[in-house]
Amino acid sequence: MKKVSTAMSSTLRCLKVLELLAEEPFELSFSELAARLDIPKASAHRLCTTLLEADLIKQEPVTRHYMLSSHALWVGSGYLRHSPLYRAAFFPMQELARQIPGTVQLGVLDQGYVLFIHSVGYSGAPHAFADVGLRRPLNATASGKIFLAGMSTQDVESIMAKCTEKYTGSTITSVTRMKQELAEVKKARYARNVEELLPGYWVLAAGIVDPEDRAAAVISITLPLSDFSPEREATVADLVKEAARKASLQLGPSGISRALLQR
Amino acid sequence: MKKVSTAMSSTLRCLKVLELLAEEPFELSFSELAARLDIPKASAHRLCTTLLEADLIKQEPVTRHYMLSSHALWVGSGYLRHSPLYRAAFFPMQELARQIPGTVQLGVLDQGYVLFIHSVGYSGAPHAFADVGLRRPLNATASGKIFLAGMSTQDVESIMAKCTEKYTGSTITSVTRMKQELAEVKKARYARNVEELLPGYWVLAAGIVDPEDRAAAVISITLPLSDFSPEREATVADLVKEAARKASLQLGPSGISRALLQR
DNA sequence: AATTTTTGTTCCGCAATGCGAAACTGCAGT
DNA sequence: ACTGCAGTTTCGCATTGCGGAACAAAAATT
Repeated sequence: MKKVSTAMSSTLRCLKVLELLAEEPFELSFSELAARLDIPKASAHRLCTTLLEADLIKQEPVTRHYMLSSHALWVGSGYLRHSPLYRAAFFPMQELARQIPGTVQLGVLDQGYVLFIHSVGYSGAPHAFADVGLRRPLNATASGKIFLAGMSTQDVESIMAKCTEKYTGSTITSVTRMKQELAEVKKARYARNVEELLPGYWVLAAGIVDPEDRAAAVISITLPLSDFSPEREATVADLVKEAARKASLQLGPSGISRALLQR
Repeated sequence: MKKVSTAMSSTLRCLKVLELLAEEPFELSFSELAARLDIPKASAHRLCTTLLEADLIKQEPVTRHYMLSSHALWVGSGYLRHSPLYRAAFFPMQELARQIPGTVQLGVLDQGYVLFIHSVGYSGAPHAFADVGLRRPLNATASGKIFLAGMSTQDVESIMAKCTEKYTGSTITSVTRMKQELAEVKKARYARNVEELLPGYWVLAAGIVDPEDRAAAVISITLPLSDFSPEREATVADLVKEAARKASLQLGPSGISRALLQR
């Protein structure tokens, strides 16, 4: 084995702790943490001390459990402050939410998931909980389908291979079924999701795209099922597409391709 | 010199890069970055490679400028997923936004600033832009005054010493003036901010507190100045205090003190 | 109260790992 | 072609992080 990367392995290991804490639904004790990462306790202790000193994690004083700190949120949210996508979509999203009362969300692709980075408009829906930073699987979201529609066949297949969980009865888990769906998405230039992730809601999504229809981000709107009908879908679809188109223009063609090149 | 901390210095230096990128309003070139941190270019390069490998930063492909990645947002937002404060305040905030249409925000204390971690309700106001993760000075926000009101005199003094910038004509920069203000805040159990940060808006805030009135977080509501009058203030103040009280109860007394102990 | 078990912290010698000066590459603009 | 400037790679040195093991403190069990 030869040196393959110039990255600092000790630091990478430390960042693994952050990832773990972000992924786990709740706080972790020191021992759990060391066990989960399969790291000697002495080393894990050093990693935690380091992150504590950087103020990225804190520990619950009585259980001594570790969790992410509010400062970590601040650091991560720096992404929003820099994101041209966020800026470009901001006003179109608000306009959409005014036209159609519902939950309007902005999603980007992060490690094989849709990551929602912004949300406007309120519906007492449970999915609105912790909406910024929420990650959802590609196969079970309208936004995800937009991203899948822009991918190569082998990418779609490899991703779908990992999407086996059925969130509701209508979650798409079959590759062939998904390919049909994606063909429709490409034709209609928007994606639909009716109770495939959350019962009682339907969602339409449209991509913020470059001229080749590859999506850098997605604008979606979630509505209660009681509000669903074919005519309603047509209306909403047009408005969602319009919002996405405005965001695309705002970003500019160069903006989009740069965003895409970053992957 | 003796070993003073057990933290990993190389990693801390790497995390400084993240801090810098979070703080700077825009993307940074590699040289700027190295210069800003006063680090040899070879080392800075290693740090960036490491963060790239961890997917916490990305580089703009044509300018090669570095910026935070969307994955960094995901990691940081893990704080929200774990935060009992966020959970406890979620529904009271929505209720408040329904009662009074305006921007309802949830703030915590982060390194001498108010950090807004959640926001509901729309007003086309500029402060709503990138509201999650936004940091504001303590002296110029209603939320900040709530935190200041729970601090010792010397803490207030040392913080005020750094608060010299005047955002508007009425920004409080004098320590004595602030002490008067804080006395009122303690008495009224809510804080007011009329055009001290943003012209055209007024804000009321109430703390999510423990029995000793020390705030673990703050709920605030921002309204257009056209909506201001003494009677209106009384109405809004009661509702903001009520929302904060509900959140306090939801969190539970133990929850609050634990949150406080974490500092 | 005495015990075992579990969990968190510190020590310490070894060598792996990160360090930074300097050399090198590639790209713009004379 | 030449000069700068921005970014990347090399390389020998010693600093720094490593982890087994011993230690301390707190729960859980007897």
